[in-house]
Amino acid sequence: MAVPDGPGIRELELFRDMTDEHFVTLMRGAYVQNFPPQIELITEGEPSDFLHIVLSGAVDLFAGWNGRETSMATVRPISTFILAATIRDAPYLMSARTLEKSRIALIPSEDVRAIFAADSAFARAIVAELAQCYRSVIKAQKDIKLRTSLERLANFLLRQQKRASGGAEFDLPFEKRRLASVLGMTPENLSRAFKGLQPYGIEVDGTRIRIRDQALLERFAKPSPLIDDHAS
Amino acid sequence: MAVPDGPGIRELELFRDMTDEHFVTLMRGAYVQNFPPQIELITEGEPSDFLHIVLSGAVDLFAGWNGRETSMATVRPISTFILAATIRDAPYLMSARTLEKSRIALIPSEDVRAIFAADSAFARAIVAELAQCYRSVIKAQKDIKLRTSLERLANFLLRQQKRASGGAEFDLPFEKRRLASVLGMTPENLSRAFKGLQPYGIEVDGTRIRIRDQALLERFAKPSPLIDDHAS
DNA sequence: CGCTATGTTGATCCATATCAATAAGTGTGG
DNA sequence: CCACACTTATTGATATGGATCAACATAGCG
Repeated sequence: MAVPDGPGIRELELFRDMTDEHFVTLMRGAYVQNFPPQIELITEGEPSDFLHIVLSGAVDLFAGWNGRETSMATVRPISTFILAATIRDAPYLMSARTLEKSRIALIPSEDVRAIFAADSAFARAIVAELAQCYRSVIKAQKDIKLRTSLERLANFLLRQQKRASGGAEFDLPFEKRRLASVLGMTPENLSRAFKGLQPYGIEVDGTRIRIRDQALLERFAKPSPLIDDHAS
Repeated sequence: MAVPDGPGIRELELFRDMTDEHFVTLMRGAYVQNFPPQIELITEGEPSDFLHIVLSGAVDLFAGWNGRETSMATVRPISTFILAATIRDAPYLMSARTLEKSRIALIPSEDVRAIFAADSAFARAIVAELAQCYRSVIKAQKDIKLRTSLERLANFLLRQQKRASGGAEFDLPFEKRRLASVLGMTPENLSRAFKGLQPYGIEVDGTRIRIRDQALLERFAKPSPLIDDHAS
């Protein structure tokens, strides 16, 4: 049916190897929607009705407790989120909101679970994806338990630099306010952390970052593939 | 071959639904070993040669960076660990050491991956297990980002109480030293945190905990199923 | 029994949060 | 196109949670 992004989705590792028949079945119940920024797509605690796929834009996964709130991750195209809740048919552990205007595909969780049971290529792809997600969270956990906020920021900048093609200058991918939350600190503290990295050659102008001395920063940040590598 | 615990393992959700033939193949390459306490079983960064299953005893998963170290989780019988690394054929993100005398089954990762590709029931079981693990880490991440150390301890005590059949008195499952690390604090701080919970009716005598006023503690701890429930 | 590891307590230090004020953008409607 | 409102970022002052250092107590363990 009318899922114009069907082809794009089909290329995702998650759907690449499943049978055409199953893919079509999945897409039949799916729909694609455009959302403005700052729309809450799902709320933690609710039952997982749809597997979500970010086709364009960006989505913030966050969680709250007792009046506090924290950013857990940012989902960028093209990837899925809340796969684990969908598979287990369990309530969402995180809420999600659009950061920018975003195009999101929604696939009924029930369909995902049905095809998952019937299509072993799909099941295997889900395993790969889940294992990947799991390892990402473990890395995040290590980051927060083993590093100070200054070290987290330094390593974040190195990761971001790599993602932005590796040059000495690049832009932050989102507001500092959110970056602070992602890194587990307050906005005020982030401001100070940026100043704290000046001695290591960091220059900040708005969202523009410049790394004056790569080696110096790396000597301070001590990035580790077991925490900072995004692949694997 | 000589895997006396084969039957016990067979009952694990992970292996229950796979074919006999595949199970036998898996067990052929597997072996079971007894370890004394404090033995490092695996080291983070190393390639994942074996899927590990704790048959008895207890295993601490921990991670280090730049001279620091933190406990990530405790594995108790009967469950597996480092499944994600095995599946992805990627290096371990955590190290593991026995906490007590432990009986561990080791299954060559290569075999796991081979059977995983051939047996779709096994693949599906792995998905369920991984999704579960993923959700556990997310909960741990929320716990640490959204709560103070006092709140984390209070909620830990409530969880532990439930696991220990729910009475007003129960024992800590491991040393305070490691509890501190699990909760992301220092041993000194944990001592003070226990005293900080006295006004909420907590009494401590060695590893023995007593909750004098359940409602009072819960009012302070504000446990949430989205952070503290172990199942789902 | 001592010996060693673990736990407690106190004093102090440091990192980070909080509160408050200001500045700098950003978007909106007149 | 500017003025206003509103959000975000910065800066300073202060408070607090938690770490560190040091001393001592205690409990297992050989």
